[in-house]
Amino acid sequence: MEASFAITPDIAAELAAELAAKLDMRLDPAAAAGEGAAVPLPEPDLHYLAARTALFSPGEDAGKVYEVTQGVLMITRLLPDGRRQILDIAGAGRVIGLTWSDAHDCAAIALRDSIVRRHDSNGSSAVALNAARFADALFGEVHRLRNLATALGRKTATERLAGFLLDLAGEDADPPVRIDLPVTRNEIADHLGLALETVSRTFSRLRRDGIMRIETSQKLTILDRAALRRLADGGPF
Amino acid sequence: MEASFAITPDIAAELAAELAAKLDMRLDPAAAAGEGAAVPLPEPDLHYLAARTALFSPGEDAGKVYEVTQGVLMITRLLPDGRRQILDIAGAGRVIGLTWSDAHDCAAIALRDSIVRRHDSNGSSAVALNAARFADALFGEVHRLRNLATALGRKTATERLAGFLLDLAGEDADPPVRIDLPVTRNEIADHLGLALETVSRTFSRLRRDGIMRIETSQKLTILDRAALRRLADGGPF
DNA sequence: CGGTACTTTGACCAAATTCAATCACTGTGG
DNA sequence: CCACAGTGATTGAATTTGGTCAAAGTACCG
Repeated sequence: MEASFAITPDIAAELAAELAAKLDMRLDPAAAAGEGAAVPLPEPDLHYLAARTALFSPGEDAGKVYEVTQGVLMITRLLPDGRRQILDIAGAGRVIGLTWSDAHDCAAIALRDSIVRRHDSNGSSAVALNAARFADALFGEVHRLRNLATALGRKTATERLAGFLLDLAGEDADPPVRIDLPVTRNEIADHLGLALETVSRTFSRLRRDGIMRIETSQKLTILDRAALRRLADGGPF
Repeated sequence: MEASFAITPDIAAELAAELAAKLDMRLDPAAAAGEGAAVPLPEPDLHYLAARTALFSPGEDAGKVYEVTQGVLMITRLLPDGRRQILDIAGAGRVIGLTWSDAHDCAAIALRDSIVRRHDSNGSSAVALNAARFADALFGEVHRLRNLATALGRKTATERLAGFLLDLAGEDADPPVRIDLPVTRNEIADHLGLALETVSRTFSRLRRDGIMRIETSQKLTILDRAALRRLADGGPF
């Protein structure tokens, strides 16, 4: 998609300056205080995360952006009394850690052993990454959160789970589609705003109805995608 | 916030090009097909919206960005069977209409007579606006949607309503704080993922408990903000 | 006034949660 | 190799929160 811009070079420069300032502030407040001169360009460094360890936690300085290279992370909010909302499940290719304020308002926790590529503010790679993916990552975030909020606010347990499974399956080949769940029943529950028992029961019904096969609790197969789609869209159970 | 950038001019230019392309695509697909030359700079035009009329609807071309100048709009998702999730309520100063794909995935509907400033893609004002507010608007959107999803997924009816009212009240002066609701009970319900009767009942209890005064159904006063805060945070009813 | 749209309240109902066992799978140590 | 924790999943029963249905009540507007 090579568009010719209806934006003058002057305006583009101005835009660049403002956005660069913004990105810079976002990415490394410290650097913003430094000189305006060019700096060395450290390569982005890879971080290895063991399953169930945190990449960042709420309150921590939101200075870095991460690109998931391998594995899966979840983005969670924790209420003071322990209730948890899993806001996102981010697999390879996803960019996470973008936050408005100076401090994270969420935790990012590896669901499996994972590798993330950390992009510091003062490397060219950060700029390249951000120019290429900054907007996409944010727009994607908004889009997914809108879907999630709609599901949480207005869909039944069955619709939520069916939709979740279809999302995981992607638009892949026809059934049978194999899914390797990166999450426990408890985590699905905390993502879909349900009790884990409800999730379990719903899985059981999907199995009884011949819509899914459940090899182990994490290894699933969609046998009847059309039926699952119907359930996700509010069809009768 | 005049930051000196740790980004070379070269990189900034590259960043500018990529982001300009992105913004341009986003803002006016038509213009993207035109020449790269400078274009006249039309001032942003104001649009007057009567209450209950739509600014844009799902599926429509997402070519423009709007800044709310006066009034209030709601951003809604509609499910095929009529269920509705109100994702956002945007008052003066807010920027809306930013969307990922080419088409809107939401509707924007005026709750009151409103005025929005439309920013076309090919005006300098659009660039200025976007450079200045683009990121903020998106980050704000993400932040609010995370809060909403957490509320919808993990909070009780009372917590949701109390939180909603506190949001509307802002961090203003001490009680009594007056609130002029821009929404009906039905709309509050569709925002908080509840039945309208549940909203009404919850209001009634807040009134009985001396936490709020309800002059008319839209004119409210918070009498005991601390108590409301406690309820919003999951305290006992 | 009379009508329409919105709100409140009550009685009942149902989806989902909670409580409580039981089961299945895994890894560990005897 | 098997017993036995330990963790997570499933299932059942009782409960609850919030939803649905129905009937007034109230405000607003021509």
